[in-house]
Amino acid sequence: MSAAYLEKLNAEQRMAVEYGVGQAAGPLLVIAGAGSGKTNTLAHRVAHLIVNGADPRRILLMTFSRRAAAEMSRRVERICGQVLGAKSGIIVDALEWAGTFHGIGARLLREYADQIGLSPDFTIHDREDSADLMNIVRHELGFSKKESRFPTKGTCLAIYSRTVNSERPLDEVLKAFFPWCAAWDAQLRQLFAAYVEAKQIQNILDYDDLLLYWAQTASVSAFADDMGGRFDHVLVDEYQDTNRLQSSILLALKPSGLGLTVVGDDAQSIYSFRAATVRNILDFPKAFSPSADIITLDRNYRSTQTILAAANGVIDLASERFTKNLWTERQSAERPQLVSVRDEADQARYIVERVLENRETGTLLKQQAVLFRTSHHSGPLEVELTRRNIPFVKFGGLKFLDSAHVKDMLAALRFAQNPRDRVAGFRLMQLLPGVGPSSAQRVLDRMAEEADPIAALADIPVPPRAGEDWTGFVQMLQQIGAGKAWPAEIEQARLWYEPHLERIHEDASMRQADLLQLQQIAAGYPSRERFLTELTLDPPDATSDQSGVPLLDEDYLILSTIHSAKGQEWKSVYMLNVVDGCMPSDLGAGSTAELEEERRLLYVAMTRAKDNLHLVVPQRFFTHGQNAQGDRHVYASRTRFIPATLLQYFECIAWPLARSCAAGQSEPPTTRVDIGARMRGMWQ
DNA sequence: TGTTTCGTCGTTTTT
DNA sequence: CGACGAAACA
Repeated sequence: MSAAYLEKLNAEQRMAVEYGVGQAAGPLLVIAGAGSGKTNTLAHRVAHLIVNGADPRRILLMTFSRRAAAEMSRRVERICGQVLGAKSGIIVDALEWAGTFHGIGARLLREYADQIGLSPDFTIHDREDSADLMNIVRHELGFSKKESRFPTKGTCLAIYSRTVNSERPLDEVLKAFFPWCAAWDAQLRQLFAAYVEAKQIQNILDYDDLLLYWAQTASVSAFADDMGGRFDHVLVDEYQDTNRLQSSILLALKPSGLGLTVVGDDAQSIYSFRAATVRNILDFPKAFSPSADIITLDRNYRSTQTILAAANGVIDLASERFTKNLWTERQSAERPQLVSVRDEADQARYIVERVLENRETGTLLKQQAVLFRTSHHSGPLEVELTRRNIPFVKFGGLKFLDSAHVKDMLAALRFAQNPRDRVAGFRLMQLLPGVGPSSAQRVLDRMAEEADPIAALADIPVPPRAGEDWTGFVQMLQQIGAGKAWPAEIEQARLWYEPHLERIHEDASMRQADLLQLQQIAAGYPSRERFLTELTLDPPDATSDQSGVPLLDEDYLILSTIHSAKGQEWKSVYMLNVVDGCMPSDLGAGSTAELEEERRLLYVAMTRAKDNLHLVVPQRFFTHGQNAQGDRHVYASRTRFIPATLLQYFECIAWPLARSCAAGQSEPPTTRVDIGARMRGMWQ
């Protein structure tokens, strides 16, 4: 029985899709190059399993982001639809265990909470919250006023996170990644112990805990058997960007590797700052006995041959040679363009001009993307786009949820949900005039002693300088803490917050609009707990210049960090600031390993393009911290990842074209004149 | 004593 | 522009 959907696949893809269907087979490793139809193949494999009788409720599918999971589900549904017709919608709804490691971890932990000494209504801290808690603990231990500077909250959290995620001892991590903090080994250990204790008392898990508690639970064989037994098939996408902790979880769930499929590309590993290690994918086959089967997809369906040649040229220079070279049958006469422009303002103009030109010839804005290494690189471009009234959506960088007013609102909801969450309470109380760190601290200390902290709040002495506002605050908490009908609570919190918003921020009206939007989003969730959890784990990842997200049917240009562009593709891709210092980022040029990762980043960016690719190289950069008319600037040079030997793969142009070139269609005259001799002749 | 305000400093990538 | 620290202020 050969389904029609299999016919469109190539031999290797088909092998990966049909591998071990019907029996418990595996483990399987699919090495899938950029644009080799990886997502499509994985989606087909899932669909094929379902069509052949696998129970979708017993399939665990883990992807890198929520967006990827949603895309995968959509494709599975479409493929199943071809075979099963209308029924397929129901079947794909049953594919309920599709999500990120963190999201799945949160769900499993709530289910097992009672058995592992966790309260099932724990709240989840995002990175900022975790850093704030780290800071509180850091102060309590007196590390903030040492005579020599103790690492900042962010660095402390980064060290903690890296240690946990890489499953390595603290001193090794310090030596390898944070050598300037190595002297603080003992204090950091003490800090982390206190941090863990604080989280437990406050009924809080941070991002790392979702993996750590999961891994610890799964290391107990009774739990491992039970969890692993829930799933007949476990499939993992983007395996090159998983860390040791995540691989431990997988091995615990499926020790024999039966039913386990992982997919990834070692050449696209770009998340080592999150402790991801390429060893996971390289060592995967040998982790089992018999060892895993390997299928390699190296035919690229996305890019033209000329784009691929340039990208292969870049990755070929990697000090560690990777497994494969991609090939394609898509011919093109047009090489990728390496464009020299004067400065960032010209860079923005160049891109706007090309984007509009492309749109005139029928390429929608949505099919074009501008990529950059770091979020703020797109600043001048955003200004130009806004000026020319071109809508855009930006992925990566600062998010909706990072703005102070949204965090304030969420803190209110979270504090009502979990009154032991000191970070939320601490933030919230300080919104009131006359309440600062110490009053807040005192109130929180009193609350911590009570069985029902919110109810007790009314009896706790009012902070000395807090006036009328305190009563309103207490009332609000008691109303929404009581557990009324869900979407109404956020309305109440907003009404309480609005006067404070106007007092604190000059630009209150824009922020008010954001809060209304937050309320809209909240109404889409069935409960406060689900809203808070899912918003923390899958934050809306786009920001746009317009207030709110553009309507779905509207056309808009994509702006994205390279990291956020993973797994995506566009007809035209423009890359900003392809100069040393931006690409590689000067912060990432320390060790060879970091440098190699930066090289892979460029490779990932280039392989997003289907038809045209433009790498833009501004010649000079204006330095920050001067007035608008200032002209302090530095000169930049082309990225070291494209040395002269690779220039053959590019069409090198300067923009704007010099006047003589643009206007003069005629050949230069062939006559030769010795002007110098004439000059001398004038005086003879 | 605790809060607010003012000035200075630096600024990746993300679940 | 935002986070953090120090000085001014209630």
